[in-house]
Amino acid sequence: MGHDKKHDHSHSRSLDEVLDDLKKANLKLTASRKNILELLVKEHGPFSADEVQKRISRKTCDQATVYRTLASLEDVGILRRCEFGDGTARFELSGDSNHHHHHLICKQCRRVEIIDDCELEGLDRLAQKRGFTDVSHILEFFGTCPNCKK
Amino acid sequence: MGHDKKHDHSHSRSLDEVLDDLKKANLKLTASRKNILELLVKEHGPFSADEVQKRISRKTCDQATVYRTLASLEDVGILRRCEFGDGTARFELSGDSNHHHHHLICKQCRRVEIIDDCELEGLDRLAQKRGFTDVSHILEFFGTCPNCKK
DNA sequence: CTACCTGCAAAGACTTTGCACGTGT
DNA sequence: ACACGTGCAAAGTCTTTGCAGGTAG
Repeated sequence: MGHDKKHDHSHSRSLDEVLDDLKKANLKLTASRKNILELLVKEHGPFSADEVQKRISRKTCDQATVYRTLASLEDVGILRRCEFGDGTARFELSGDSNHHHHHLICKQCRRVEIIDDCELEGLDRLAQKRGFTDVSHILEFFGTCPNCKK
Repeated sequence: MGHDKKHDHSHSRSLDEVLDDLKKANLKLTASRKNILELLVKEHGPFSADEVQKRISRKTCDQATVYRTLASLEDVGILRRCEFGDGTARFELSGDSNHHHHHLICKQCRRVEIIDDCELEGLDRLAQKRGFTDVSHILEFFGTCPNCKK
């Protein structure tokens, strides 16, 4: 069991890898978690809780469980939370910290493109090169300030 | 009338300037709008709708009006919307497009620092220089994709 | 005077929580 | 076995909307 996977797309994380992270984080391997992770390994996303639930709907999973699962997977670093400015949180696999990337979101259809070449000098130009117009961006930093670290 | 202002802090927008933008945008100068803009000229923010309402509480203004006002001021470009990843929208004066800046938010106390030197090369290092630890950032692009432009 | 604003209250979207039952290890 | 996870339903936050009365230009 577990040796039946055919191809292992080298640049994206395999399900086994991710499930291993689960174990390392002392999270139990439940059906809900597996379904959600399977989805996120297969499709990059990022997906909102609602989108996740709809896409795994066959194997029903309660809404609350989706939220709790996404939250705990984020806590242990398996998922990354994305904010696109519409008041809905979206999640994608974070795993490989070396594969840093950004998103290019269409204001109208909400389609998401991945920006792999993180040449920050270009900034908005990167988006314009892809034919996007009316380009803007959000850049926010998070951290623990000196005061709070004490 | 309108010539009674004493000092005009050169690097931040004066109230008169902003009220002029209001007029240009064909928005009526109402008490609510003036109170909110006064606040945002005086204190940089960014502030959530709730924070705005509390800070102008003497001159009571309905919650719905705060939301509607912030939205229309954003629509005409007077305000800028900030997303700090906690599910609450915050607003600040956008006005001077030349004074581009980012925010450095403490994960714990939510205090906001302004990052004026937009040297994107440094990125997280900028935050670390200020003594912040556990630093991360969000960079998202928005635009209209080629498909939707048709 | 008329289109735009506002207050009030209700509804809506997204997310969280309490509790009892179920399940992975 | 027992801590952890789940479903269900209720509640919590932030935000939007409908409508009738009010007000700026």
